Amino acid sequence: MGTEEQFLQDYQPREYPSVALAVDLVVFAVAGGVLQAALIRRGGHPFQGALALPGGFVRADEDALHAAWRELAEETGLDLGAHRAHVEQLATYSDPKRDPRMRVVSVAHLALLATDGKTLPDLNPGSDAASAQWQPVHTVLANEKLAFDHQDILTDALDRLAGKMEYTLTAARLVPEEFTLSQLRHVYDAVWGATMDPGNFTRKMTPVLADTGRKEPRAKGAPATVFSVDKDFISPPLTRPAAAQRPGAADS
Amino acid sequence: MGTEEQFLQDYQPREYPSVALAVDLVVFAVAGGVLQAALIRRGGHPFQGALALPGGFVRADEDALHAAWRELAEETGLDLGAHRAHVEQLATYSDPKRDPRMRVVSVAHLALLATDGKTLPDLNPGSDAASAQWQPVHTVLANEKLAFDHQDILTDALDRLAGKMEYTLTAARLVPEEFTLSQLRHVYDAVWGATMDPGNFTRKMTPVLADTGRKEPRAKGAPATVFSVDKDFISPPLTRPAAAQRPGAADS
DNA sequence: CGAATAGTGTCTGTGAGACAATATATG
DNA sequence: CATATATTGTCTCACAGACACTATTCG
Repeated sequence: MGTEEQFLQDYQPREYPSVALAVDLVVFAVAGGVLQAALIRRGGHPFQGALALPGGFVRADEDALHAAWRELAEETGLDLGAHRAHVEQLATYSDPKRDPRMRVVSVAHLALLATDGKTLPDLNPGSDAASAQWQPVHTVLANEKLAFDHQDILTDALDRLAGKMEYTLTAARLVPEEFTLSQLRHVYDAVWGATMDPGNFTRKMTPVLADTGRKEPRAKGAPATVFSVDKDFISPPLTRPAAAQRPGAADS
Repeated sequence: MGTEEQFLQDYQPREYPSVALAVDLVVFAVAGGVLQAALIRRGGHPFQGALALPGGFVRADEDALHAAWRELAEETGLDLGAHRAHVEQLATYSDPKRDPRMRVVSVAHLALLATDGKTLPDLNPGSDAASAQWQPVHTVLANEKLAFDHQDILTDALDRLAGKMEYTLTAARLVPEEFTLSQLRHVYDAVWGATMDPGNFTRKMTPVLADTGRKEPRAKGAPATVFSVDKDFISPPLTRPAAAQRPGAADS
């Protein structure tokens, strides 16, 4: 383990290997059948004008997860009292050259925002962003170059979300606390870029959901039953359609 | 109290707090049908005499993964030329109080060491460890209190390994480059604490393995075919027997 | 009624799990 | 031959996937 003891032996205090610790946020939400991410347009150098993930530094008295929640509110202007959100750690990016200005190690987080599938909450750019907007994830990944290593982070976040949706009810975090099966199904469609069969989806999901007894009227068609999450794990897992099969899968 | 703490605070730049960045290593290997971890016995305070994970600080010019490889050699004395190993990032632990003396943020890594299932490579304790030894993971988790938050890290590492073995050939990283189906099966047995049916295991694994054409004689019984890894993913996944079902599953 | 959506029924192929059977080695 | 191990065969049950069908609502 040799954390500080070893350090005190081997290093002079002025050579203390310290870094700036940041968090970067991948905030996902679904609207219009498309997976969207909250991205900012950089106002300053480097990468001026490029899209980037919101983020900021971790304070001395908080851990990374706390910093992620704080920055989620500060950098995107999201009212977390009004929107259900879930935040989890993704991975840590520590290439010494990832920020050309100085060494910044970033603990990336995945944030999932509950929406009704139609409206997205307004974003208010934080201090150093020129603007903050929802962007369609698949389109951005295909067409834009993001600042720093944010392209990698966004890709990893999407992989993680898509993978986790196979064997957990993570998709329910992108939907209100109580939801219909169509709403949930549209999340799978948006993230996996596939179209699930409504009938089979119902049969697969019913055992892990709790029926609230209520029905929700639809614009057209029969009213849908309103469910909430019952079990956390889907076992055996849902399999991704071949069309949206597992990507290259980075290993280490 | 802490002279180091005082010093660190004086040194912190105004703009952003800086932290000491470390790596901790969970090194797994299988021997005697049991999953083992390379743990050190702490020589100094705090947690003197307790078991802990090997680890160390990340240097200014390297990323966390590189530091993990370096510390794997330095802190455990493992000869990586002689042993096939795989290292991947696990998660980052950033509780400001996780080290009572000062702030150390640690990027934990999972390292898998290939063995023949019988012998474990020798460990040579690094600078500040009293000793370094292989310890049976399940026993340690059940009976010992580890230093710092290393109990959490070890638990997370085991969860990660056990989970990944369901849908990838990660188990093959704990076995020589070429191996028999029994060897691989014993890895599953050791990690999952279950007993796989040899026949069904063979049928499930064969499609993702490459037959080398060679056979390996056994002490008793028929010689076993020697395989190497062909595909990385097992689809549909292998399901863990109910006896070794998925644990409590931390969420965020 | 026609259109759209929710949910159920039906059939088929794949494959997991239990376990028997066969083959090949050692002593 | 007795025993141990590898590997294949067999049977059954669960279930995914395709898709038809019924039910319920709106205009």
